Amino acid sequence: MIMKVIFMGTPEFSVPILKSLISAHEVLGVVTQPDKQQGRGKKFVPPPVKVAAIENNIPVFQPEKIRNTDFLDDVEADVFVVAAYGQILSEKILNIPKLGCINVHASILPKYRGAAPIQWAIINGEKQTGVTIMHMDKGVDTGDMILKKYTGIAPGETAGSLSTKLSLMGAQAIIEALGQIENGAAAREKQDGNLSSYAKIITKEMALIDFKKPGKEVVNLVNGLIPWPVAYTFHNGAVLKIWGAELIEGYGDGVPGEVLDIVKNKGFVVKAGVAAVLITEVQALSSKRMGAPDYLRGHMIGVGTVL
RNA sequence: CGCGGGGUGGAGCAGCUCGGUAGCUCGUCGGGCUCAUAACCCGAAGGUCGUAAGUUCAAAUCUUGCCCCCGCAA
Repeated sequence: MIMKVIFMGTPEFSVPILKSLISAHEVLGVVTQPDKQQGRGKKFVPPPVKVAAIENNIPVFQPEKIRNTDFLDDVEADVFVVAAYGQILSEKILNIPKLGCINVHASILPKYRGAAPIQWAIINGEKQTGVTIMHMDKGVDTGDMILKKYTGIAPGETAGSLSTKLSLMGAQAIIEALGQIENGAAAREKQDGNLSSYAKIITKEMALIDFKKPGKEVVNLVNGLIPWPVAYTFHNGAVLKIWGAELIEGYGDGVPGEVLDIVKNKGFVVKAGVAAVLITEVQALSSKRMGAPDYLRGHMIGVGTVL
């Protein structure tokens, strides 16, 4: 049977989930963050979810502070589905839909509650992650769980690629979960608070690479911060963003940050606290991202250079 | 009018402040060396210096408009 749903979401991650709901149920309206000024020129840009909603002729609501609004009070929705909306829902709102509010979260709860579960799973070197469909309650990502879908984190997986993957998984999972709720087969598993962890929001400050850390951690940081904010270091006093790095063994001693070798057509090797890191793709100031070999041609990094 | 950086042979850069022969690393092509090589040696081709106009005896370089790219900030 078709449910009436209100969807709340904002970034690209939310879009496949919205589309999935549109094709399987009746989406009465979409709630998303207000358009924000961004980019050069400070132009107002609509969030991806808004664009998708408009394409499908679905009404869009963009309250500045959803907790101060009452436009949802009389909505005839069976359920609210939330996926990376970006605002915390008040208890009042949580109680509006008959079947409650269901959240699509990009981690296997209770691990990685919070704003940046995808990035942190990679930064921490997790081997596996997934999505959790859950009932929402007052807490942040603390509600009872309905179902989980697991996936592995392959070496070289970035936050961007993993987000896409989890988003698609979430799009399927939410339909599955709604189906279970409808026929009364949905699980309702409490979260074990003792096993929980919190994935705090990502900032640019944490993007500065510390080469004294083990190479493995450096690589995880690089991958976890793609496509934003992107890990960086300094070369000749200028920021050098690192878009690609892999762990590489077999190199000897050196100062952390020192270039140990130039690998033809691959990049350059930088000494880390443990082992070393092969930098394969970079982006200099005012420049596009490019393969490390290209960067080397014009910037003359040599063995012994210290980043 | 948010701040700033940049567009130079196929790639990545220098040259611009103090106008006057187009430079570097790599790639490409030809030849050589080598058991061999993405190594090395010799040689060659390839550029309307983003675009339009202005100043000038002379503009990659100075001035202005336009196009495109990037970072910060959000």
